[in-house]
Amino acid sequence: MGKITIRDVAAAAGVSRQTVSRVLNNKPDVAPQTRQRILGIIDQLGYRPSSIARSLTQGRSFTLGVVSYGVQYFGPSHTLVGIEHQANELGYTLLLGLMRQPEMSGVQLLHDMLSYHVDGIIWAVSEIGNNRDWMQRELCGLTVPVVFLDTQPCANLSVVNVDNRGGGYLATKHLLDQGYGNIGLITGPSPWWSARQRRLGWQDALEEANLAVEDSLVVEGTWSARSGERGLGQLLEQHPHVDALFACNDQMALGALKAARNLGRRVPQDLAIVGFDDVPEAAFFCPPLSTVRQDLDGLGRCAVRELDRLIQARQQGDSDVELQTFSLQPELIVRESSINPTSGISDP
Amino acid sequence: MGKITIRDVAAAAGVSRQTVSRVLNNKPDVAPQTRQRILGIIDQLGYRPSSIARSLTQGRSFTLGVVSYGVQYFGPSHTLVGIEHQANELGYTLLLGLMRQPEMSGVQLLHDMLSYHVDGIIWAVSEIGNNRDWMQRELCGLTVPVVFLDTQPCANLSVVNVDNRGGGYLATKHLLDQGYGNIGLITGPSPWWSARQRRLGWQDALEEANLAVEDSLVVEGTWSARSGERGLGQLLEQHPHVDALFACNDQMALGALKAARNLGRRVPQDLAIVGFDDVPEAAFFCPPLSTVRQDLDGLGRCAVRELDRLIQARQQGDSDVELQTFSLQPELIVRESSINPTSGISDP
DNA sequence: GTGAAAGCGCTAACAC
DNA sequence: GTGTTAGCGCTTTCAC
Repeated sequence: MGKITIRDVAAAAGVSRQTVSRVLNNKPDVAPQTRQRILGIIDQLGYRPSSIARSLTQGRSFTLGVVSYGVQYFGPSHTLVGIEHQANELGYTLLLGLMRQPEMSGVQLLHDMLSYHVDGIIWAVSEIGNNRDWMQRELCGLTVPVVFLDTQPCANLSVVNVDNRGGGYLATKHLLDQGYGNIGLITGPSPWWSARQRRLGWQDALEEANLAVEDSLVVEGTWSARSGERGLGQLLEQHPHVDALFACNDQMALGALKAARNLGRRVPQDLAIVGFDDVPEAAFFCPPLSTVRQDLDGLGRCAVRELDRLIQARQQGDSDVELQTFSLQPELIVRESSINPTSGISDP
Repeated sequence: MGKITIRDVAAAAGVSRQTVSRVLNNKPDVAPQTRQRILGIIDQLGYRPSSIARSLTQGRSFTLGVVSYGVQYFGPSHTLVGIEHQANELGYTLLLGLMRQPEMSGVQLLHDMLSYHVDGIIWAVSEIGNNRDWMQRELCGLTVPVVFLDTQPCANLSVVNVDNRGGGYLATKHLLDQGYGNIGLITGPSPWWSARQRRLGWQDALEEANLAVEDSLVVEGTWSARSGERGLGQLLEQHPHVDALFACNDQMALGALKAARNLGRRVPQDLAIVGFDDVPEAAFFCPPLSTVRQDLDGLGRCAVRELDRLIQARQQGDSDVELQTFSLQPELIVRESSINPTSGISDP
């Protein structure tokens, strides 16, 4: 059973393919009754126009390429959902490519998407080490716009981020406000740009409070709960007076909660903890975890809207649109793990 | 800057487009030196063949449509990664569509994918209520094969599942083996086929042990931690003698852990708990959670391989290939939350 | 209002 | 070995 094409419809209606095409695209210059008749036949035959044939003639596919990494984890998966929904609302379909090694070059994946004539690309792979260097070379030769997620802003790039530094500041400032004075840090892996930003936020808050920013207050984790568990042990060895902890994601915070239990440190009495992400489980940790929530759905949606803007512009011939950088503000979520029972200070 | 096409390459090489095409597709009948020259020019021009033009002529796009729901959650996201990786290894690119309402009809999404000439479709939306009924009608008219995930097996469907019933049995049997005698159940929402299967597994184990299967032992949750928390409270009211719990996912188990703490029931001394999924956090719960692990990556990969098999078959003209059903065996992971300290029985 | 011709980028089939 | 022709399913341009 071969597919039904526009020819079949035209033949059945006794008109030319053009006329059918006009009906499909809601163009004028078709007699109302002809239009009705054709619509009837389309429905009856179950005809569906071929998007790829269209792409070929129109020079546009209504398709967006999304390259991502770590979709099995909280951040990337939620971002992907935001991207998909916004894309759909704007009439795009998604081509998805996942990297296995986020530190490797994505030229292959990039060209894969381009060969399918995507109208634009969302690069949703976190900036890690130099994993974006190769892009600089590729970018200039590209015929489609690209929007980057979770990347260091750059003059000639469209970038959409959560303000990680601001988030780190929020978490740390909150701990200071609660009366804690020795605030340790378990960071993400230092090659990750977002991890370094969160650390800078922690530093900002300490400096603002005129506290020393010592290396002994810092341990580097891998984002995993296990690394958070080990991290706290190491941190307390390095710096026994630590009375509060900012863990750069909720998983590491969870690991730290476990380590604290094993080490006999009560949370929050002996050790306050704040995480980052606000995974749904965080409210059920023991004790419930204070954390920093990011609007990941909004992040994805924002990226798609920006990309659509760039696509529209090119469509209109505006060869040089201004590329923009967006920074979404995260939000502090206060739960038991960081409320100082002895300070008598209630959070503002 | 218009895209470089096969014409440009042909012109630059002083040959016909056909010859370039032969080189691109590694076909014989090209003089070695001609081939080299063309390859050089391709490289120099940065030419990339258009996959969509190819799709049009070859009647095949090397594209797979994936329709999913809940990609922000553990199961679907891990499955998606398995799908993507296996697809890539077999030379396919993915078109992704996400449903917002898993209970609604997906005809729109389905036809969207078809309009892009996907070679096959993976339907990765859990079976909920009658959300697959409309598919029965659509299926017969389809020109491409479809593989279903997490669906009740059916004679004329290709289906890939985790053995949820077997998993429920594993969890419950383990609790019985540990010497617990009143095993409560917090199920997922009953419209979900997988939730009903897990419940049947629980029932199987009780019946095998000649225990009564009472309704008062069951509470229906929503998969969320909150529902697990409330669920345990309700369960203990209904049936105060409950000394063990099978929660049908880890989130609900987490909620139950919290409720147990609040109600003064020690886990596992007063109440043993087993979850389902083995989310990475489970090992760090308080206490570490016993659970049932499913090979979600394998699930996705299996679906793609099956789909590829069906596509190959159609390509070869085998109009009626046998559709298969796959069932992956889950694995019990024993941690502290279910080890009976008083029974003296060690798990086999 | 409608149709005929040309072409999007590529490959299948056949010619030379 | 290589080129020519035709066509994938659709839209554009221009003629009627």
